[in-house]
Amino acid sequence: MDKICAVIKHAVHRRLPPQQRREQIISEAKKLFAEQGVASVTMRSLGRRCGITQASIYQHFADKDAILFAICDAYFTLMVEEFRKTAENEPDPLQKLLAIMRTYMELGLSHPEEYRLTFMTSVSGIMQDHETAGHAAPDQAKAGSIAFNFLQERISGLMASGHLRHGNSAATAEAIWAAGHGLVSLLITHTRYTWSDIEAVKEAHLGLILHGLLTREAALALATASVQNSGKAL
Amino acid sequence: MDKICAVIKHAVHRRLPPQQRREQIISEAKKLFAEQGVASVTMRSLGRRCGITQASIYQHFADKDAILFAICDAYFTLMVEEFRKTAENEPDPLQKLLAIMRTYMELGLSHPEEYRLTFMTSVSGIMQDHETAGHAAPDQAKAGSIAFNFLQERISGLMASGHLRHGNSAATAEAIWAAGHGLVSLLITHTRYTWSDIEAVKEAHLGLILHGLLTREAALALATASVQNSGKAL
DNA sequence: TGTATAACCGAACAATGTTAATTTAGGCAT
DNA sequence: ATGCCTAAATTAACATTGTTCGGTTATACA
Repeated sequence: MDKICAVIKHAVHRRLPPQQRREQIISEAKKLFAEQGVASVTMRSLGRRCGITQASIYQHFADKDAILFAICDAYFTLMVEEFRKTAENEPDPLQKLLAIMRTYMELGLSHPEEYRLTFMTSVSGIMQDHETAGHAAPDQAKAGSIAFNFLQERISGLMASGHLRHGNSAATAEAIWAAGHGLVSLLITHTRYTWSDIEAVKEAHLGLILHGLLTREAALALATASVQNSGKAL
Repeated sequence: MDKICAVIKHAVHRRLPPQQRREQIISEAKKLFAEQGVASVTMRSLGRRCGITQASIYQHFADKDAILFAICDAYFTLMVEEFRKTAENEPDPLQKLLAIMRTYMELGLSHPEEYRLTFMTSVSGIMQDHETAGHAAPDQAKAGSIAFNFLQERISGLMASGHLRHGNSAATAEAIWAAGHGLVSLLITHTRYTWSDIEAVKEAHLGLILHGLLTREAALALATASVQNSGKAL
């Protein structure tokens, strides 16, 4: 009995090494955000969840924004990781682009709060060179740029091979990103809006992007191919 | 001298009829949002700007959200109005759709804070039936729906006339909206991100949407027409 | 000119992010 | 084991936020 109490007390007042506590805070913050939304998560509630006081958090993070930033960073690396996986599993370059777009959307829709944080609020400068003065590791420093370059490379490749209409590949990549982002952000924000049918909208959206990019020949080829395959045409 | 002081004092302590003060608060709030961003505008600063105390605001608005809501409402009606105007000025149905999309984007980019408020945050239920219990006038009640229906009507019309690929017109309208929204919201949020060239991205985006919608025949017709006209092809 | 309505103010409330001074857990040398 | 010393965590406060309540007083109207 004494032992148990000792253990419990020990567990409650346990001091953690900084890195471990840091990860715990981020992890709990993610969960709380998903449960209650970013706005209503306070330093106090976050501290309580971690078994420490709100003031203790400031030993691990400069301020609240630093926590948000760390979460964005984690989301970016997760996204790049998922991109890599889907790219590996899909040999056809055109289908690969579509698959990546799907991954982008699915990931965003399944991590709404993190997505909102990363792409819908301007948490310092995540998208560019991370001017955090050596605060973050250099390999994660341009996570946003890495993810975006990944997209742009596919596109310039597809342009070169004649699948896509010619044009400024950077601008096109940004336009595609914007299109995908649009649907995700709308679905996330206006949850209660009566969408006609989410799956239908998603497919309509992908179809819009795809046909917006293809050359006439590629579109024709794709149409005949998809009819032969499954009849499920985009 | 006495007179002047009296006038000034009178001006400072002037009481306004409710509706007038209400409009003043909304107007000043819009300006402050544009200057400092929504987050850092407090009830106190807003009150100061209007020449009254923060407490007085609560006689005109239930809470801060009510002010935000009113601004969203105003933005919606402005948007519908702009839609009407551009629709009038453009006879060709296809060009009309493009023009409307352009208006949507331009308006959003020139009213970033109001746009962010209206489409990027979930301020109660703006998009649906305004469950504000008779708090707003009935003709403004479904401003969001009105704007959206406006878009959907053009699209189903263009589908019927064979300009656009067939499909669920509601889902397509939502997809288009999402695509347009994507660019606006990204440009608004990531101001400091080094875009390749904003005008190029905008045109690439409109081109993406357009070609994503058109039937092959319509695309061909448009291509030849635009070459004959100005050479400025989308 | 007097009166009553309601627009406005002053002062306070609880909750938020943040900081400083203090306490104390827990690894390390002895 | 024992004692020390670093630093993780706490306690107590700060300023600022949105919001409320009871009293003041401008101002329209009789």
